[in-house]
Amino acid sequence: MQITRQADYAVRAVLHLARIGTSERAATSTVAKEQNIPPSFLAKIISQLSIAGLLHTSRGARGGVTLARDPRDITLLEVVEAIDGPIQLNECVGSEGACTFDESCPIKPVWCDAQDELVQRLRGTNFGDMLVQSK
Amino acid sequence: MQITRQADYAVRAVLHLARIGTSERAATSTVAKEQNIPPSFLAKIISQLSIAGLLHTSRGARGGVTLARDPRDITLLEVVEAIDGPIQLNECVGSEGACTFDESCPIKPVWCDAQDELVQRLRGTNFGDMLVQSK
DNA sequence: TGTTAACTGGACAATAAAATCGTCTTTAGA
DNA sequence: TCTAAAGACGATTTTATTGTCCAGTTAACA
Repeated sequence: MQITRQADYAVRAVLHLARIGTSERAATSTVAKEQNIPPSFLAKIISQLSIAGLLHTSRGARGGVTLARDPRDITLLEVVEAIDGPIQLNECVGSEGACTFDESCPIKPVWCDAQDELVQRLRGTNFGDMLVQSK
Repeated sequence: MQITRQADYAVRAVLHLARIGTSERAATSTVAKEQNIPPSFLAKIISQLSIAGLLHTSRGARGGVTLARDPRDITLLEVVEAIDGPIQLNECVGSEGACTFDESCPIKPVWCDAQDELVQRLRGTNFGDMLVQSK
């Protein structure tokens, strides 16, 4: 019942990029150092975030990473799901047929409701707001 | 971002025992079969639940497992935490010092609030209520 | 045009979680 | 008291997560 380390790293990396501004590039190694993330591991995470369209990368000397959008347009949910995939509190939530007792199972709605609540909360949190709160 | 399979199995096992009533014993193998749980795995889970005081086991022929308390006095949270340990949405929530950026981190409160909400919901759900809903 | 700083991608190792297997101990009942 | 049914316990295997390493590719800049 925890987001993966990868997702946590991704969130922190995006927050870091939001802090330095959309116009500034940062090297993966710099982000890794300042956020205390294993550099090679972060490289993979950034690659995934890039594929998901959340940030832009440029190679070569003076290359680096920037946010693809305004921090206000990036939600916590997007970043987490770009790495961990869709949030699913239990196997039976979402994908149908995963639980053989689907119809009568009284536990499923509890997980579904809790999940909805969590997802809404993460969707309602963007990096612009978080920046403001930290200053 | 998912409860472990173990926790799911535990919840389903407790629900099964709640269904048959506090006075009836069920063999682990029976519960495993009806709930589609790997039998040897369930044995360990039941052992943990027993240590946590949620159910009683008796060995030998005609032995089996029963709930230790009325289903209404057993919450979803208790069962999940007996297996997975305290719910923690992210490493930085709860245990202090886990995040080196504690003071100024704007993400932590988001996880804390979301976690509180989830924990409250699970604490507010007991197996007596779930039984009623499934009938 | 050559060097250097940076991302890319794949293979691999370490660790933790999930599941399995076999053996031992307990106990009701014939 | 003997047997069979049941839980207890420990070793092992399998799988996913986390983290490392290295050889490639790209592009700015001297």
